Amino acid sequence: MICFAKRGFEEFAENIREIERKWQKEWKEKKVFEADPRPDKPGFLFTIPYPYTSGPLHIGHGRTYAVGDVFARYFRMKGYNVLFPMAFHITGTPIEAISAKIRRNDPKTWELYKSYVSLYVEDPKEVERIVSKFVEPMEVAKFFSSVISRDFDALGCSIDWRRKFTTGDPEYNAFVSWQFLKLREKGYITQGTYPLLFCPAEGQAVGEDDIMGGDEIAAEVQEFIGIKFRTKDGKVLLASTLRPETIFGVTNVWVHPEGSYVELSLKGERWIVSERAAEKLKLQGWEFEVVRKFKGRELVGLKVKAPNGSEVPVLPALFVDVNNATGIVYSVPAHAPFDYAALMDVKREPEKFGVPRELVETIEPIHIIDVPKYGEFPAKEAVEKRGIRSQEELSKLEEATKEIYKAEFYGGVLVVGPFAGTKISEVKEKVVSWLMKRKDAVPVYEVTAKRLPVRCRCGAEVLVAVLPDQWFLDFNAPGWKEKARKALNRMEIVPEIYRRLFEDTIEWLDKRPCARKRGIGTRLPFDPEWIIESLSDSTIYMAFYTVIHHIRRLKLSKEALKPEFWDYVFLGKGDPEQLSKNIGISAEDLRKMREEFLYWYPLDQRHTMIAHITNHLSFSIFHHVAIFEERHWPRRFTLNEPVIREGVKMSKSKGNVIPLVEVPRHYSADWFRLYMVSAADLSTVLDWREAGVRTVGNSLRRFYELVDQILSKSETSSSEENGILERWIASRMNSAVKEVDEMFSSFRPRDAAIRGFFIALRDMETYIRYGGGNFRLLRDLLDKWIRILAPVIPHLAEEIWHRLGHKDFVSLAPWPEVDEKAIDPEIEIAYQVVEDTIEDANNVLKVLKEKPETLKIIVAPEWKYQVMEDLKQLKPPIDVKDAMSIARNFLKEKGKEARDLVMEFVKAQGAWKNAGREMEMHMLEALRQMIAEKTGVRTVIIERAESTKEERASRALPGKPALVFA
RNA sequence: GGGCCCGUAGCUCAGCAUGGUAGAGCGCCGGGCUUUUAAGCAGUUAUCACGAGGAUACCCGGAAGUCGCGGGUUCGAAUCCCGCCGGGCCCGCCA
Repeated sequence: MICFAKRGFEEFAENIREIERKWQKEWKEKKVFEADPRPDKPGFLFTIPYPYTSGPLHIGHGRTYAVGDVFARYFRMKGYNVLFPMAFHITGTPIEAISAKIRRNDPKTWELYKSYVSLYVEDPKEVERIVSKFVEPMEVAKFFSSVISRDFDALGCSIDWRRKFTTGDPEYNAFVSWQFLKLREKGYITQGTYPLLFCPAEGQAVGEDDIMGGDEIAAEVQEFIGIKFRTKDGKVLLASTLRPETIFGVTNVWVHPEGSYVELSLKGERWIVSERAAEKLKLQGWEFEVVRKFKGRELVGLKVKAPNGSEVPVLPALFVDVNNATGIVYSVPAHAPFDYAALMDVKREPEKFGVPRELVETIEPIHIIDVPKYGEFPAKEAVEKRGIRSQEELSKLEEATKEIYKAEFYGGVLVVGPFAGTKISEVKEKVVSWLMKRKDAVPVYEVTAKRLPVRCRCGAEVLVAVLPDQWFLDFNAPGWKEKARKALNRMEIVPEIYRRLFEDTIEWLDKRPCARKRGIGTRLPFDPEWIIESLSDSTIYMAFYTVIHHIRRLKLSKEALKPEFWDYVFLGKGDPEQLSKNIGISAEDLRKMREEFLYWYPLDQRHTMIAHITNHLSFSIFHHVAIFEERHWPRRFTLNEPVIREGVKMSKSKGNVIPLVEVPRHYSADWFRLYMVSAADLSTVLDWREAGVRTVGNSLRRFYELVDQILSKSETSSSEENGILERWIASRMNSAVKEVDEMFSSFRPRDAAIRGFFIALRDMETYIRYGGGNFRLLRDLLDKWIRILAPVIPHLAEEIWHRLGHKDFVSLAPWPEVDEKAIDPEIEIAYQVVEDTIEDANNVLKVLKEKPETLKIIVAPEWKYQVMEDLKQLKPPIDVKDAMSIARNFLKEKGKEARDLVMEFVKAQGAWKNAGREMEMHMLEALRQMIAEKTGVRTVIIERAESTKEERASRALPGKPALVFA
């Protein structure tokens, strides 16, 4: 046996790493976590989302997997047949994008991926060779899924690996195909137009990673409303706006006099827009011919009719940007600072703009919105407040626009037109649908970003394209949300504070594109040009875990995995005999799969990080309720917050990410797990602090040394069989079993780790240090202790379990029985009285000038304990009168001393605790040495109030003895 | 920009539904020491051990906050109301 006490910490760490590897190997060889249905135990399907295999995992992921595994292991010990499967996500665009970059020798990607691979592979040549294989997307997925699965093992995750798959496997494709056929059958899938960022040069949609400047510039699609202003001869000036409700205050239309405009011939209409806008509209799905090209000034003076009936002139303005939207805007000078400034310019000097004076003379702002704290024309106020003199003071005008927009959006009410009386914040949608219904408006999309123009990494400018036939999941389809709400209401959300976010997510989810034209994935069965998007193909796969190992065992091909197959296995539809003939699987095997699904489903618990609430987890609820019977809806989601490092968010750019693979090298699995679980509640951000990590490592070492000591002396008993300290430690350990059980079952793993590990460790050390020598007893208690710790530190627990002589696995051992007879609340209170007494004594010592030699502890007289006992019948809120009346006999006899005692009890509202006089006396005696040490006093004397001459004795209370220093 | 959450000690968080003395853990500082140890010795003793000094764990104690800012309600606001500022998650052909 190795005695760690004599060696350094690093040696200890290396030793537990060795122990961990040993048990990981053993678990794997003995198939400890391979779970099959069994009649004698309830099944418990526990999942954590599979990782995406585009790179290494870090300790933030590690938290989720560690905490999740603690839950899985706890329920396994509580008598559930726990299945914890795992798979790998490879569908989606990033992996393919990585391969593309490796293929075109992008240096940054090469460096990044070499650094990733080096985490796992030492030889630089080998690293180079592996990365060069990444030109194939499947190689990226294969490499990372293989190393990540080793990370899971190295963390001690109790996974059944027989059910492993990747989302690119043909069996999975067949399953997802079925899923989407079902969704379509239910009417939850619709098709429609969808605007997205697009690179015309590459002919492809672009995501953040494809854009120059990436996430910093935050490129987005912005929807303008193109409003039609008609000329007498039937042409349309398409003026774009973000505030269509202002149409009721239109006074004129603006074009840039020098801007280049075109006339387009569409089906049945002629539109005028800027030349640049024509290109954009083409991408947005409009079909037209360019009829002619001309300068904006040609339009000036033209009269056009607005949808609200007003006839207004076209005027020139320099602030109009032909590169933005349609290059034509309409003017609302009462509520738009730019329009106001431009109108004033042109009214002041019509000649300069080449406009006849009489055309502009009569144009005045039209008030249409009431805004608190503003008069008739808010735009005028905002412009004048800033001393703006011309439309060319762009930055001031932008500031003014922001001010007015905000004020009107939050406080404004429309006061004219068919929507008079509606708040601005609510009116936009109504106006848009009104305009569209009358064919007076069309949507016009534009790219917006912090920095324009937005460029693709290939160099071309990113524009908005509109896909005409995009497939959507329509979360607002009749009945779907009702079911989702119903499912959520029945579910357990842990911590409960996150439920609100789920509820809100269900509310605002609308249509969501569910297929793309790039990336790895499953083709839409009813439109194979499209590939099912990766958040949609990962919503009900927990069901797939229940049968995938059978599918592989039976070598079922795509032909066998028809919709009817899944219909039977997951929904119980159809007749196995009939189906058997149809698809060539034996009826017996079909039944077996159906039974296995029924054994494991519903999903008992899914654990993940909070970022998944508003997407993955909510989708999972929606897809489940869409497809499965009610009895198979998910039961519980548990969540944890992320991990930061030394107070700072971990990120690639900061270079402060700790990869998960470092854990078994620099720390250890159990060490990591104990830290992850004990350092923060689920609902708390975990701050990874190296100092704290070290402290936990040291505690682990203390623990292991203590266990060594117990095991090496377990045949000896130098103290009483059943002395007070023995009864105390036995009580404490049994209480721990009970409390930790309660903490785990209410998903408070942190409390469980603190109570079960740190506090129990302290108790054990205290027992040994202050006179307790019954190691035979400790060994028995260790048998329980190690089991309540097994979920958190499974490897050390397994090692100790075997050193205790067990031949089976603690990972599969039952949760320990609580010996209720051993639990003695009074004895635990008595110990608390000793600790409190030490604290009191130290507080007194602080103010004493000279250091005393002796401490006399005087325990209250018996009658006081009697009073407290009598008062216990009172329940809070406790009234002074009632208390006094109960104690009246003593009040008469003892006077003030009794009154003080009653008042203390009333003040504590019944929370005053004591252990009874004899018990307190006894415990104080037993721990006299501890008291002396912790107070630094040489002699400690314990006395009864009845047999002392000390005046202070009158102050002694039950549970709070009087202290006399000398 | 929108939805939700949050802002209290250096860090992570309690306290806020019901207004009345601002808290915990970790870290930091000081002290103690029954533990342990790297390096090392002019000494005593001699394979051990003792000693000063340092470090770890442990024990005891301490410092540290205008409760994000500004208004309001109130005798009294971290807590209730309004406004601002700052942060997080989500709103990606990211997962």
